[in-house]
Amino acid sequence: MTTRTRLTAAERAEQVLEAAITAFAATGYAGTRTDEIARLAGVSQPYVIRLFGTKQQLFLAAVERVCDRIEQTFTDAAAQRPELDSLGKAYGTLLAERDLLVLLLHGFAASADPAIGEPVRRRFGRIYDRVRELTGATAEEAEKFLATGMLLTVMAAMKVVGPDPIAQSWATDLLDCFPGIKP
Amino acid sequence: MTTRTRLTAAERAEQVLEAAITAFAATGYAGTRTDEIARLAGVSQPYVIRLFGTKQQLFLAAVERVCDRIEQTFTDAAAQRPELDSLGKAYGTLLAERDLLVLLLHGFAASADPAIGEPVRRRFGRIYDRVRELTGATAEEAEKFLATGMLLTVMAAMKVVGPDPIAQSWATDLLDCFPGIKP
DNA sequence: CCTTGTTGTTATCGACTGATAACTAAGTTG
DNA sequence: CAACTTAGTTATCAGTCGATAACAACAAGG
Repeated sequence: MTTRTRLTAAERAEQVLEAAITAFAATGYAGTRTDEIARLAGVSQPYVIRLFGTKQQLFLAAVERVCDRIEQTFTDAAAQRPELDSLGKAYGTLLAERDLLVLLLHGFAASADPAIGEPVRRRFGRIYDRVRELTGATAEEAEKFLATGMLLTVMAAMKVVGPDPIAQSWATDLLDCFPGIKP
Repeated sequence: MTTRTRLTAAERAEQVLEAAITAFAATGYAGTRTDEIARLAGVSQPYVIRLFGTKQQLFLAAVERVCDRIEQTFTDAAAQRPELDSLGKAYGTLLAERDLLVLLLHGFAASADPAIGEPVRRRFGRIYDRVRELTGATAEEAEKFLATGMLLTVMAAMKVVGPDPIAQSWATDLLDCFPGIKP
C-alpha cells in the first residue's frame, strides 16, 4: 500500500458524500451497500458509517447536497437572466451530471419512508419557491417548468438522455421538443 | 388455522402480483422483502418465489402489469373522447391508486440495472406511442402531456396528492393548475 | 380407494451487510 | 519527546433475506 494521505474529517466526508451520490444514484437507497460507497471513496466501510452515523443519514445528506446544487444552478442562471427558460437551459446542463438528477428521483421514490419523505417534500417545495421568486413566474408557469424538469429527470434515469444515451426513437422525438438539450 | 382455500396457481399468482405492486410501491425493488409480499398475499415466502422464479422476475411482472393498466386506462378514455385532456383526466383518476404510479417511478429509478431498464424503456416508449395514436397529438403536445404526468407521479410518490394527502402549500399551488384533480 | 398431479408448507442454508468494538497510526501541542 | 487528539483500520457480529429441498395436503380420475 502506498502511504495514505491523511485528510481532515470534513475533507474525507466530502469525498465520501460525492461517492455516495454516485452509488445511491446507481442502485438507490436500499440497493446500495455502504462498502461500495467506501470503495468508491477509497476508505474502509466502517469509517463511512462513523463519518455519517448511519446509512440513512448519509443518504439524506446526499439528497440535501443534490438539492443545494440544483438551487445553486438556478440561482446562478437567474443572476444572468432571471427568466424561466434561462433556468430551463441550466437544468439541461445538469443532465451531464446524471447522478444528481437520478439521486433526486430515488429520493422521491423512497418518500414513503417518513424519515426520507419529510426532507424531500421540504426541499422540493423550496425549489418551487426559489423558481418563482427568481423568475417571477406564476404558479402555472412554475408548474409547466417543474413538469418538464420531472420528465427530463425520468428520462435521465432511463439513460435515454445525458452521457452515453441509449438511443430510442421516442426519446429523440421528445428531446426535439426542448430547444438546446440534445448535444 | 382456518381451512385454506385452494386456488389454481394462476389465481394465486394474480393475488401475489397485486400484493407485490403494493409492497414494491412502498419500499422499491431492493427495499422490499419477498416475505412481506407473501404476508400481504397470505401465502408462504417460498411459494412466492416458486410462482415467479425470482424476486426480480416478480418485480418485472409488476411493472408490466402497471403499464398494462395505464395503457388500458388511456384506451378507455380515448374511446369516450380521443383527446389529450380526456387522457389527462383519466390519469388523474389513477392518482387514487397511488401504488400503480409509484411502482412505475421505482421502475424508472431502478433503470440503471439493464434487466430492469430495458423493459421500462420499452413500456414507456409504448405509452408515448399509444398517447399519440389515440389522440393524434403532435410530439410537442405529447411531451407536455407526459411531463405533466411525470410531475403528478412524483407528487404521488411524495404523498402530496392522492389518498390521505400530506398538505403542503406548494402542492396546493401546483394542483390548482390542473383542472379537476383536487378531490 | 389409490395413484397421480398440483397446491402449498416447514425447515434451513448461505451469502450478505450495517453497525460496533477495539486497535493503530499520524499529527499536534506544551 | 511525551501526552493527547484525530484519522483511519481490521476483525467481527447479529440480523436479514432470497432461494432450495423436502415434505404434506388436497383434488380428481380411473
